[in-house]
Amino acid sequence: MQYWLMKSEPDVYSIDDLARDPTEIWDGVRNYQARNFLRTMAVGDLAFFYHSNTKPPGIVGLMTIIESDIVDPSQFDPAHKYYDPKSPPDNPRWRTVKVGYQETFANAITLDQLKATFTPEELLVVKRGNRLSVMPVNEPVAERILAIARGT
DNA sequence: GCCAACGTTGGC
DNA sequence: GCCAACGTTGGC
Repeated sequence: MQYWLMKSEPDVYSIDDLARDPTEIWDGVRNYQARNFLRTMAVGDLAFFYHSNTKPPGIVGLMTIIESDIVDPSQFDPAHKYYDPKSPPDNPRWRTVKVGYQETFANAITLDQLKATFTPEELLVVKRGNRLSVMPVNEPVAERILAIARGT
């Protein structure tokens, strides 16, 4: 079982949206490094939901991976913001996962708190200039995040 | 294959 | 709104 961190701008898609409608295809990732991480996700993995481009940014909850390695349907929809006309239909460029809602943390952990707690080597999201929207989180770090989030 | 120009992310 | 970081594009 692997832990992950996945970013979303809450104005676009938030943990509340996922809580309301508790499964969702995580579409719109158009970065190869992030896609490669998505492709290695397995059913049962856990992912921290990170709110980006908001005040304050931070980790707000937890999701589970409920379906792995699925074709991102938005790449073939010309009306969609993430339409990719260069993606070959017989060999889709963009694959993703379906996530399921797990919990909204009693204590959201802001980026400031994360920076005060972890080094950039421990947790990539605190590294300055980091733009990756999907990244792995190692287990000891994930357990510390969970303890803070749950106040235990 | 190089690299300048450009676009996007995302914290501040 | 600014801008640092950095990925992508396209001319050569």
